[in-house]
Amino acid sequence: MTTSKTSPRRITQRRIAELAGVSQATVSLVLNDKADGAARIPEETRDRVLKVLKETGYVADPAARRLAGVGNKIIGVFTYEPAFPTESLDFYTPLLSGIEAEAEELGCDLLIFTSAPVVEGTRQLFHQHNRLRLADGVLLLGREMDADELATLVRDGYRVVAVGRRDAPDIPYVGIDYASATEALLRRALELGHRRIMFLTDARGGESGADRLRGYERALDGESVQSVVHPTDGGRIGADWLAVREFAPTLLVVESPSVGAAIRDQAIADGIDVPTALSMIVLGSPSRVSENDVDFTRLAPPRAELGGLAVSLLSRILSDDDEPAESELRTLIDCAIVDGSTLVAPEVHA
Amino acid sequence: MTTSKTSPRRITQRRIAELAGVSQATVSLVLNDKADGAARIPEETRDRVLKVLKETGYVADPAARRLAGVGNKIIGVFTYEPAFPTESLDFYTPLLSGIEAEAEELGCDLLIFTSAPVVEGTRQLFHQHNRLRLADGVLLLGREMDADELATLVRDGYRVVAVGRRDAPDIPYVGIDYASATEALLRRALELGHRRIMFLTDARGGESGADRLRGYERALDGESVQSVVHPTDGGRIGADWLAVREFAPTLLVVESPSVGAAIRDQAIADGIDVPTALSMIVLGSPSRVSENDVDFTRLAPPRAELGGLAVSLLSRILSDDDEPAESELRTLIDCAIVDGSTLVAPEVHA
DNA sequence: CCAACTTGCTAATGCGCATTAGCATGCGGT
DNA sequence: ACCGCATGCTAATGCGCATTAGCAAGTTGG
Repeated sequence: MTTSKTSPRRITQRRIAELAGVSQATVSLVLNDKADGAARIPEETRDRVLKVLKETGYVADPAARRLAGVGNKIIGVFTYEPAFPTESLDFYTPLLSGIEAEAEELGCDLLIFTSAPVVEGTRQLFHQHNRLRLADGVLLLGREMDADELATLVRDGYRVVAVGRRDAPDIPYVGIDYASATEALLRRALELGHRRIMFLTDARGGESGADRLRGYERALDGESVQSVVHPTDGGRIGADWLAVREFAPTLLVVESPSVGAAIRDQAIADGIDVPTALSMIVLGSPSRVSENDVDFTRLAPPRAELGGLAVSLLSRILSDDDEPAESELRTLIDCAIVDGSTLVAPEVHA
Repeated sequence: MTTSKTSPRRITQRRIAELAGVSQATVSLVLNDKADGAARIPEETRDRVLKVLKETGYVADPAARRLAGVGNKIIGVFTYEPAFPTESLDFYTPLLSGIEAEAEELGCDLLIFTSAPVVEGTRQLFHQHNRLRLADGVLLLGREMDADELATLVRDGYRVVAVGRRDAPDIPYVGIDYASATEALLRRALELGHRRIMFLTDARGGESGADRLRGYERALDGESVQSVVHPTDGGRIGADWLAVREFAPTLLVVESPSVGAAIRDQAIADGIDVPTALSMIVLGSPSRVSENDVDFTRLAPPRAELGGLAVSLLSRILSDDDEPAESELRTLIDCAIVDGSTLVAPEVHA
């Protein structure tokens, strides 16, 4: 039960009050700079209290403050997968970097809900001892989120911002406009002359995957293009590559750089040159640094920026005097396109 | 002031009590499984309360619990530099990974003190609104820590564990035995015949730097070796390289892989082959993945493991029934040695 | 039938703080 | 001299919970 034996004589406002010869209430008033209205504290008294505060290095107990109904500048961070293991590192790290920077700017601490038990691969937000309420608001990170959980959060009055667009209604988010970026990138390919295109989708893509697909379809809409959308076979690149060979597109669109690299290896092994015989586009996350051996033409989602924006949106939601308009609660930011070397005009077989 | 307007009707134990037809105290007793001693609750009543608890999805307010003197399974994490920016990524990430894994295991959340204001490059632990007390205990990460701050922490009764050995007395830590590892690695070099050795030290090394130096000196003690210890010139590799050329060692010891790589580039540019003309040893952190183009013979500190151990030590310090013995409060773990390709026997000029 | 337990529960209290009603004092005006 | 009225502060309260003393009813023992 880890009963933290409170150490002998924790210093409290009462103690400060004794030392300064005032009441506890006065200490609180001085501390919180509430010198207006009914409570008036002359300079002299204030200084006396401040002096003792300095000397003792007193800091208010955040738990007590919280209980007394004051925000405590803590932002909860919930990641649906462990955040730091190397696998998910490249996904979460840029986000966390942006979040940390903005939180530091705002003077907020971050409460990471590592205690959430893992069930079937993802963490469960609600559990017997969740500390959600300790935070003023919560940031949700992850590719996929349970819609019911999100609804419960909102219903229970938690202040929440999701990182990444969400279908669930009423939940504020900051996302990346994958649809537009994908559409733009594909239009570029169309202009180069590609008319036989294959899209290798990732089934576990969540909303952002759906957005990419939508962008893809928007770009192709009305164009006379032969297109196939093929879900990847859960990492079994061999099967995927067979499907690609069979359809024989001039352009292959994949979601992640790792899949892209694997496919490209297969292609080269089969004597199919990338990009001359097969152009490739990557829509997903930027590869981890060690993977950037292939200079893919790809999307470069500004993750760090996204993290920072999520924090600042949450902060505004929490604030009394700067509440965002309804339209600001759900926004998408532009996604950069990286001009790599894997998209060229298709060979002409005439 | 971010007054978090508590949402309309937050559910409390009193509410649960009403619904179950019992008193608030009973709810608390059921919740905390305190059925012994003076408080006895028959199965029937307990079930009735549990039923309501399930239905409402009630979770106790962590702030109130904390205030009532119960540990709340929150581990504070203080990093002396921002943790996620790419520069410090390779230092902190493995640590955080280990910390996260162990925290998850123990059902703890992590409170990251990003709010600490940065003064002169490092964060200040104590500040006006620090939330240290919210955590049951605190982990301290960073190369260098202010001894006075550490003393204050201990004096004020905070439960603390430092990651990395600390000179400051009374502060528990888990560190890496750099001294022994350095000594072992240098002995290996001596056995290969090196008798003219230069150690390029990093001035900002903190305790671990001192340990490496000590290991270096222990290895050379009693051997007839010509040795120079030269502090790096704060990134001005050119000046460092001149110093190396002047002394002309057969073995160069450096602390970090990045410095190592830079020096090696200089050496190659000057026509000095590594390792045939100049062997190199790296004592510092493993390079970031993208840097491992050079296969240095080096130390490989087990950082993730270190992070995990720090958490479990802290957890034991906090526990009532598994308190570590005095000797366990300050421990060093072994550091692996990586057999790279940059250490070979020196050329014989006879 | 009464003392002595036992059982099943609750009232009361405190954790440390923020907040508000209101008391005591001084002072100007009439 | 008396009535405001402003000033400077404090007592009291509640936030939601854990914990303890102890009450009322039932049970046993003699």
